[in-house]
Amino acid sequence: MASKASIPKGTRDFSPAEVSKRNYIIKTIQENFQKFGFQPIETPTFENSDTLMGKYGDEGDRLIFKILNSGDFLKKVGENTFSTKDSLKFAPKISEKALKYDLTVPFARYVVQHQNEIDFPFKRYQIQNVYRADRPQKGRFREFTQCDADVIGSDSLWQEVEFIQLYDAVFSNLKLEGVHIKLNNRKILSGLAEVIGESDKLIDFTVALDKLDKIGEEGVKKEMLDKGISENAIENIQPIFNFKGDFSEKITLLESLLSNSEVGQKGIKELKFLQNAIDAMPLQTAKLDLDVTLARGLNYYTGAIFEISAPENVNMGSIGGGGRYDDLTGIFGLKNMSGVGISFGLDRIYLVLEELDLFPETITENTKVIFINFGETEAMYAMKAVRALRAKNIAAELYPDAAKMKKQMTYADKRNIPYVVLAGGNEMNAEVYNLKNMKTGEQNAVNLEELIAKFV
RNA sequence: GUGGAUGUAGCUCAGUUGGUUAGAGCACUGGUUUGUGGUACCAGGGGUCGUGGGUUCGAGCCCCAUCUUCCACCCCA
Repeated sequence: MASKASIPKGTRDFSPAEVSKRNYIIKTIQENFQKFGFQPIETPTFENSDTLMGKYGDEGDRLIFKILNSGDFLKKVGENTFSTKDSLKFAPKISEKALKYDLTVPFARYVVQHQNEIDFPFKRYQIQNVYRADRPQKGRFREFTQCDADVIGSDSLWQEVEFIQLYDAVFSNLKLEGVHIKLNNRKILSGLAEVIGESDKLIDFTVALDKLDKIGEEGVKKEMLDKGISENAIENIQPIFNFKGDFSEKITLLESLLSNSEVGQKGIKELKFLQNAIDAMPLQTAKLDLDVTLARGLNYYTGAIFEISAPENVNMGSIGGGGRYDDLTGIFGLKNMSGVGISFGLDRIYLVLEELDLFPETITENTKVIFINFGETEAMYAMKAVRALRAKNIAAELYPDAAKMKKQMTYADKRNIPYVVLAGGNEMNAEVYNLKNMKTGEQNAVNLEELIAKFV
C-alpha cells in the first residue's frame, strides 16, 4: 500500500529556487574560506557512537540521533539489560553508530586520526549537514547545514583576528548589514566567578548570566540564587548588569572588576589585542561588541567566544558562533593542540536574507535562452544553434515537444528564461533566428554568429 | 523532555448556536487568439474537511487519542 508522501519532522525538501539561493550563500562562504587559506575536508554523515557521546554534555547526548544496528541485534542483548528497561544502558547495546551532531568533534577525531599526514597549523573548512533530535522551531531543524572553519595547532591570537575579519567579509559580500559579532572570553567568565568566590559554580553562573537579555536582571539573579550562588557574590558583580558603553569603556570596567584575578587579567589582555587589531583594520559592515553575558560552548571553549547575531530588525537568534578550544583533541588522545574556529548557520542566514529580501534577483536564472519547437525539421535547425551556444558555455535548451506556442511561451516565462528564439520555416530559409527579449518584448532576426555574440 | 496553539482544494484562507449537494482568491487545464508569454474575458477539473475512534436522527463544527506544523521553555546554528 502506498503511504502518504511525507518527510520526517524537522527536515525539508528544497525546490530549485531554494537550492539556488542556498548555493549562493554557500558559494559566498566557500570563496571567503578559500581566500583566507582554509582547505576543505569532509567527514562521514555518521560516526561511531563513542566518538560523539559524552562530548556535548547530557543535553547533547539526548539530542544525538542513534542508528539501530543491523542484523538480529536483540540476540546480543543480555537478559539483564533487557529486563531492567533502562534506555541508557540498553541503547549502546543495540546502537553503535550515530549521526553527526556538529562538525567540530568529528574534525577533532579527524585531526587525531590523521595527525601524521597533517601539516600544522591545519586550517580546514567543512560544509556539511548535521543532525539533532531536537524539537523543531523557527530557524531550528533536525537536519541542517553548518559551515565551519577551524585552525588547529596554533595559539596565536592573529587567528581570532582573522576569524572576525572572515565573518565581516562574508556578511559584507552577502549585503547583510547590521550584523553584530559578539565577543567574549572564557577567561573573563572564569575571572568573574573567581572574584566572587564561586569558581566551582562557573557553569551555573555563566548559563544564568547568558539569559540576561531574555529574562532580565531580576530573572538572572533569581536563577543564580536558585543555583546556590550567594547574595553577597551577586552584589559584587552588580556592575556587569549595567554593562554599557563602547568596547574600551567596557574593558576599563572589567579591569577594575577583575583586578584581583590573574585569569581575568589574561582574558582582558586577549580582548585588548583583538580590539587593537580591529581598530587598526576596521571592519566593513559588521559591528564588534564585547558581551560578557555570552556563554556558549562552555563544554570546550577556553579562550575567545564568538556569537553572531542577526540584524536587530529580524527575529532570529544567532546565525553563527565559535571560539577557542585549547584541548579539543585531548579527548581523542592528542595533547597540546590549541584550536579556534567559527561556524556559519546556513539555514538561519537563509531565513534572514529571505526576510530582508536580500537575494539577488538573477539568482534563479539558469537557462539563458530557450528555442521554440515548431516540428522535427525546425527542431533540428534549433538544436544546431543550441549546441553552438552550449559550446560557448551558454545555457541553452530546446523545448522538447512541438507543443502549442502559447504553452511553450508560458513555460519560458515561468522558468524565468530571459530570451526565447523563434525559428520556423521562414527563418530557416533566411538562415536567421528570431530572438525575443522576454522582459521588453523586443524581437529581431539575427544570424547564428550574432546570436552567440548576444550572450558572450 | 515540558507547556500552549494549529490542521478545510496544489497554495492562502472563509465556512453562522451541529442541519440538504463544503465555498472564495491565486494556481492549473481548455477556449476567445492554429507563429508570440507575462494584462483581460469565458468555461472546466480538483476536497472521504490531517488520521483513527466516540457522542448525535444528523459532525468541517462537540469529545478522546494520534500525527503534522507553529510558538515558548530546556538547549542550540
